[in-house]
Amino acid sequence: MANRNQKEDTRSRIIQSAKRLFAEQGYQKTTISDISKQAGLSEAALYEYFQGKEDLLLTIPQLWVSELIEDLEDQMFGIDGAINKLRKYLWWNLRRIEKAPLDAKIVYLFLKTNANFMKTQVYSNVRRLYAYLLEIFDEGKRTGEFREDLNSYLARDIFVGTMDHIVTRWLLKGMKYSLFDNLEEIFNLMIEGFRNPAVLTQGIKENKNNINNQKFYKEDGNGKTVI
Amino acid sequence: MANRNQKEDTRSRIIQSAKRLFAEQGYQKTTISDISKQAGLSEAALYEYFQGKEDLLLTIPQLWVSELIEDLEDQMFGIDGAINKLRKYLWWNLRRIEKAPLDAKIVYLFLKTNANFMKTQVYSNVRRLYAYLLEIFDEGKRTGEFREDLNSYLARDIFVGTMDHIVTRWLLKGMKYSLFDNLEEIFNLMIEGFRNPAVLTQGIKENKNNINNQKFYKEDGNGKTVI
Amino acid sequence: MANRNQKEDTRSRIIQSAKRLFAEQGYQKTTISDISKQAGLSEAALYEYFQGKEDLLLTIPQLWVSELIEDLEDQMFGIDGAINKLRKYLWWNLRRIEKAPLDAKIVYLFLKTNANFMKTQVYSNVRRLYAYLLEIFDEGKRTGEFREDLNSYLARDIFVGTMDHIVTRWLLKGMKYSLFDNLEEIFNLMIEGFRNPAVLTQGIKENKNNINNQKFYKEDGNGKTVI
Amino acid sequence: MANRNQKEDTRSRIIQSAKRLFAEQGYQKTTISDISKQAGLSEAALYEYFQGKEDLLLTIPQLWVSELIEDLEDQMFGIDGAINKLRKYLWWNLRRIEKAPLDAKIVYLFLKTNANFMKTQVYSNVRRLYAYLLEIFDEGKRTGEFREDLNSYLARDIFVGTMDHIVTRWLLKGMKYSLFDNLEEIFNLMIEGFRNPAVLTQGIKENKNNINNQKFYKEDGNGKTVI
DNA sequence: AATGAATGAGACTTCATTCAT
DNA sequence: TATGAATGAAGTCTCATTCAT
Repeated sequence: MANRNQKEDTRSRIIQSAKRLFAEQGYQKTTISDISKQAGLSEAALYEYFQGKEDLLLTIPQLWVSELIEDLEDQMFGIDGAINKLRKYLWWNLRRIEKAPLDAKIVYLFLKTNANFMKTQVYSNVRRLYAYLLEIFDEGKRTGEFREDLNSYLARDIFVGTMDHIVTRWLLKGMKYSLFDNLEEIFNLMIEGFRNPAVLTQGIKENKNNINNQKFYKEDGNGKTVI
Repeated sequence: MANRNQKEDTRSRIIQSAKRLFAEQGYQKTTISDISKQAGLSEAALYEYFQGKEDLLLTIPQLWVSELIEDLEDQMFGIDGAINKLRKYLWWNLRRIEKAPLDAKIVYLFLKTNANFMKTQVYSNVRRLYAYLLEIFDEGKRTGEFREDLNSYLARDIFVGTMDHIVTRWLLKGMKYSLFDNLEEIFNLMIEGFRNPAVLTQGIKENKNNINNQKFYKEDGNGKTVI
Repeated sequence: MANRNQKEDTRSRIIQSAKRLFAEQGYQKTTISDISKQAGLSEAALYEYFQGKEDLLLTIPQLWVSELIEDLEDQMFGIDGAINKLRKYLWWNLRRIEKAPLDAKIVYLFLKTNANFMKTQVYSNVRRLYAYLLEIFDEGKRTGEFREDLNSYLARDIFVGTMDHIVTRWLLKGMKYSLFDNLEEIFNLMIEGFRNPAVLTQGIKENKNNINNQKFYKEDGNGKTVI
Repeated sequence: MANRNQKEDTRSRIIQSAKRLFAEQGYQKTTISDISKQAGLSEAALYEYFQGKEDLLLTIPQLWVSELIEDLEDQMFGIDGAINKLRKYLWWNLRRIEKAPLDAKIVYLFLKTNANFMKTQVYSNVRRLYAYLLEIFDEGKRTGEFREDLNSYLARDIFVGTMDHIVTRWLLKGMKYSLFDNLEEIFNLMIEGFRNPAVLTQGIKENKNNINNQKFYKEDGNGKTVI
């Protein structure tokens, strides 16, 4: 058991080191030597735990994404209404990303463009994560919160696209500002198109007199730019 | 002058070869040797034209994005109305991507995640491309097509995020289907939130009885998935 | 005592495994991992019994050569005449080799060319084995069987050289034929030069009409080749 | 042409370095790094010229043995009589070995025990070298110099075995004495058994009063020992 | 302009050996 | 005694890059 623990510990140390280095210097610039040094063991030992550099890259976010999957249901539990759920989903997702920026960086910047990513467990987990959104949209249509002719797939595309865009920009900009800047507003803007027009909404109204818009942008130019 | 032409020709051959290989095998798996062989010259000679592999990557889409910039104004010329312009922008952009998938793949998959991309000419050109959208949103607000409290930056984020999402998925899925599948519908869905509620719109109505929704998705599973 | 036996048993198992593997795959290609696996213990445990791989190689034939030394006197006991003794020596030696081909292979192919072989106990035992020949030659000179001006050292060189040559070829050829093919004839041929010309010999006569010579060689190409 | 020369030169430098190091420290203890350093180039460059360490080992004596083959006919040209030829062969062979001790060491100590040696060009060349002896023995039988019932194959075995024995011992003893010590005597001793007894020979007579025998051995203990 | 040759660096692999438990 | 874990060293290979010609 001690053995098991120790092995797990070493493995974990390697993952932590690799995560940090990949996130800091990028995948390519990070060497196996760097990682093993950082983890406090020899290169040869590292190869006892991982097949190689790419295996390491592909394995790193495994745990994180699995946790996300598990957490998702838990977090959603007890929330009523599709819009509330959608809102929760966004806030929850960004919070998790803010709390694990290294994992996020690896998933969003290095993993997604890797040719082998799609064969990964991570990939299918990410799909499950996004698939959850479809249920929300379907529910919203049933309950009348969303327009009955809403195409859930396309709504999800908009939602995911926007969310990913926000995250990716944040990562590329060095995570210097809060992911939650303007989040309320952009959420409402996105949602607006999904709402059932038959129902009187106040959604966008809340922001109607939002004289803070400009303030935000004056304080932080980041919000204005896209990659 | 013959020299000059010759040089340009060689340079162009290198770019074409690199483009094809990067797009086919990815940036990392493509070697300088591959590229120079394909271009019909020695590896050393390639270094007369480019600083190195990364320089090549960063330079390749230069021309393409410059062309986009030039073409944009031209294509927009004479189009009346913000929504019409936005629509034109989307259709135009996707068409260009469909016509130059290699360039697109390099920009969307390999370039954007490169640490040095932001120092690139391409980057600033892409920004200009996206900045154009702000003008459209501002115009829409002025003319009353869009709600007066619309935050142009956030609208642009949604628009760009969704567009990029569509493109990225298409690239990752091997460009096997048409980029224009469901485009009409997703455009209308996105736009809906931007519209001025005071104005009677017909936008979404067009799709109201769109019983084809399901057909599309049954035929092609691609539309349902996200990366 | 049980412990002692156990230890001896394990040691012996290691030796047997190493012997087989060295002989089969050669010294270099055989790994400590192979040997310990074959012997049914861990690599680390092997180091409790032997200093390392080279020590193993150097130790393996220890027992065998010691046995040879012991057996030699025993086998020679009661044999009369230098030529008879020489003959006995040759037949005895080849029989021992035929019965322990793994040991022989290790001694002849891997050990003799090892830089540290000469510091070995095995080496000094082999010398004693060969030294015995000098006594035979000296005896033959005294008794008049061999020419009085015979240089025992050189006679021994011829004898040992030829014998080793026969053995080495046999080993390299995969031990597919009998070591005793043509042995009679080659022994007589060798001896002929040592004989006292004053004494009427019949040695070579015996083979005079040996019309089987060619038969042997036609049947088995091995005899014809040298390494 | 300059290129060709340069490449040949580099290749040759690698071979020289490897030869020296293998001969000095043995095959196993010599590293690729040692060799490339000695040859004044990088490890990577070495791999441009040779597949690896074993390829190097197997290639090194190629040239030497080819030269031997070529030289053999040349040296034998004009020599009359089988015994004279045999004598020439022995003296010639040992001279060549004395002049190229590094090559000899590699062939005799490292190559012959290598599992892949037999697939080598060197191997077949060595066989040709030894095959030449058969012709000499056959000639001797025809001319009556050798006994008519002499089995050429076995005579060759004795000759080659003895010769190899002399060489191997010399190499293992550090090449400290002359290969030609006692050569005359051992040659005559070996030959004696081959001679046609019908012919009056003087061969062994020459050494009859050779009271120097003991002197040689007293001066140098090496001559007395065998491996 | 072009290139053959070389190179340094790093990935990956294997292995004999050591050591804490 | 025994072993899992680790390691240093070397072999092997690939590649981006440099340089003399």
